[in-house]
Amino acid sequence: MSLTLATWNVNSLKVRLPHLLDWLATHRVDIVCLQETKLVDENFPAAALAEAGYAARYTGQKTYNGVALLTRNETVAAANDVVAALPDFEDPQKRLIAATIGGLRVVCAYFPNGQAVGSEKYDYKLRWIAALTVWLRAELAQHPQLALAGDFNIAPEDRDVHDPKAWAGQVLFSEPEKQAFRDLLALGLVDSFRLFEQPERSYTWWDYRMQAFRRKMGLRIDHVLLSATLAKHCAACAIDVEPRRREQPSDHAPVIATLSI
DNA sequence: ATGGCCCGTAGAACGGGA
Repeated sequence: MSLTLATWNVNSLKVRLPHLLDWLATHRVDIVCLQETKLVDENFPAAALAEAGYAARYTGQKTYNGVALLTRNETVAAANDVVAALPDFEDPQKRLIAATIGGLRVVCAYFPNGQAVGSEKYDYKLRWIAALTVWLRAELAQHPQLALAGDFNIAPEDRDVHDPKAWAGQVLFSEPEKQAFRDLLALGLVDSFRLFEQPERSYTWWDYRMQAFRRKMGLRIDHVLLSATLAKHCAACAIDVEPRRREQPSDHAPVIATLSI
């Protein structure tokens, strides 16, 4: 059977809930990883999503961050063994939620932005990713079928950046960040998007300013990485730019991977 | 040539995003 797994940074689930509900109704994605919900758990729209046929597991905070895992009740098992933070990493920021869905371990992550190379937040970003990498090594040992999906805030290669010369050395595209991404791949993870032929200038984020979307000035910073075992069953991966065309869009587009399992 | 937005918390700007 075919199973779809998506990641989408919604940049406020309160504002984007109508978009998300429309998108779920038309795409019927089985598993959805959300980032930047910006909602405390009491305000999470669990009822509206249940009405739409999705169960939700989530961890959020006021104003910033917040992640969620949605599972389509008709097609996939409920989420079990939920982990709502990185173990062994003291962090008040709600950036990670993981669960087992059927035989699949799904990790939904909102990597820190890093603000500027050399800043305190940049240092935090690298430390956060290092802790994630350590934890994932153990997760992969336990769960051969694992997906790491989310907003990585890293464009891994030149072709993931509209103007790599201008972005060289900048946050989201600095060498230490790209190295951290490669360290994740070295765990045995595969960038599902690059398993397939893709259009030129494929991006997942465009600045709200400067008509960046219309001018195709974006970055590919949202990713679905798959364990080697799972990557063998990946039949497709695509960025859905349609939600970015709507009124009042998120600045990120969703990425959808299709698994034949 | 430069920089032009959006969201949440406010209850006016400002921090943060990327």
